[in-house]
Amino acid sequence: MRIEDAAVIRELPLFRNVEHGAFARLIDAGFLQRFPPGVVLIQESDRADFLHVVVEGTAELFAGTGGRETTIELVRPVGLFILAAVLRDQVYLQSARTLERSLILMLPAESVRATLEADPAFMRAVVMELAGDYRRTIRDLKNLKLRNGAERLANWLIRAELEQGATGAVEIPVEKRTVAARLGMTPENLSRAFATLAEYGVRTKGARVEFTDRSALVAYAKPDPLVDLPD
Amino acid sequence: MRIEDAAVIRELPLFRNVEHGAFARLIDAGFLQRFPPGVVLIQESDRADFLHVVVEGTAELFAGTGGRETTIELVRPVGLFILAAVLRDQVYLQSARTLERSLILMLPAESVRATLEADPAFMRAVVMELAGDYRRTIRDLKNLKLRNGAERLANWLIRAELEQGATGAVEIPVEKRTVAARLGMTPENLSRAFATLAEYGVRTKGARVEFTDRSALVAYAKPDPLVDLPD
DNA sequence: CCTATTAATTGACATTTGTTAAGCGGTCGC
DNA sequence: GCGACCGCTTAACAAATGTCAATTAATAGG
Repeated sequence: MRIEDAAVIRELPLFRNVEHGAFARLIDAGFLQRFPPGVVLIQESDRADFLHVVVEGTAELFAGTGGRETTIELVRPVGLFILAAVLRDQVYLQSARTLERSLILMLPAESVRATLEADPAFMRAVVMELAGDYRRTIRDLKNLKLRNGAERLANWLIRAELEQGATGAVEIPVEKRTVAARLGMTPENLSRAFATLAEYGVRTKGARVEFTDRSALVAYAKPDPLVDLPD
Repeated sequence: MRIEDAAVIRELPLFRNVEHGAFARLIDAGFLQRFPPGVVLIQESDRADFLHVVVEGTAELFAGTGGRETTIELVRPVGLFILAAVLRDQVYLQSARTLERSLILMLPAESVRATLEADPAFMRAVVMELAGDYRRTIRDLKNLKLRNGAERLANWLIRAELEQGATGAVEIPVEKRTVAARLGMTPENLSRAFATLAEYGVRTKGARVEFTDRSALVAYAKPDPLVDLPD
């Protein structure tokens, strides 16, 4: 593994306070691997064998039942999936695929669990990480149950624009179909949602979205810190 | 606290392996209190001050934004809420109210966090509990995004019938409006969903629901272990 | 037992979302 | 440079869901 990759992983909240030797052993047991776009990294219903860390690129977590499929989450550097299944030694509830060329660190489930037992600092970090994952998912559930498609898109755009530096414009970093699935709608519906938001000053040219009237958009979206903000 | 209440709490996976003294201290710091129906126990956006354990009765976790409201979960004996907010010392993302006369144990957040630091067994149990909470929520999210109302109801009924002893009948233990909110629909829509399921042998008389053709119902519901079964 | 109140159901209608099909526009490989 | 492909958009229609109003059923109090 490159030294700079180890460094960024070391800085993750999950690993920051892990004892030096335990971290070294954990990393040593792992595999750092590059994947082309579209590779399925894990499959729902498979026994959880690795904790995955996205070092570069993007991973999409998705799931299906009864012939339908949806996107649960997009994981970017430096983020991980799926801790819960690894810790409980159970099957994955979600699949994951790369959306672009990606660098993924795979830590054997057994090593992760061993580190958990060996290092209280890691255990503490795991508790915080899991609690955060749970809360993010609850936010998502609220978003989905309490808003319609256009409202979800509006809030998603506001959040993305903020994360990209509040320049009044957003670059959508994935295919729109993926955004649609992430927001719980069809691509056709996403187009309609964009059309709806045009009334509130949202201008789209391809993957680039501009806000010409932020206050109107915010008034429509009614962002709520208990739904839209990270902890 | 009555001795039998302490005993059932002791048997919870979360507390089962906690060291004796630590458990005693934690329980001692708590309050066991009886509430009439309809009492709001916690309010979203409030700082998490207590871990709540439902000893008797039922608590409804709900949340709202933009004037709308929905039910996230129903907690029955012996279950707890909301561990994640307590551990992270953050605000609740959900409110909770009693649906009936209930006995609730309230453990001060500070004591819970202290026990976490004091007892590795508790920390381990917390990890498993949180991982389970996360997975349950992911299942819920999949259910919501991948199924329509009638399908969600069908699977909910199948699960409830199983939990009540697989007698071919289900007693719905809460108001139907609550079931509707739990399943992400309006009460009117729930009525329509029941009407749809009548085609598959679902007969309802008030709160009692009977299956006259289980295989037809299952064929319609297409239950999926990755969505519908507990871990 | 009766009445007042609330929940549940039903119907009509509006809105939202999904589906199907067509067309547009860009990209990639030949 | 051209054609095939793919993603996105648009339109028309269908299905699902929400809303409003009225009625019926269930429940609790007096």
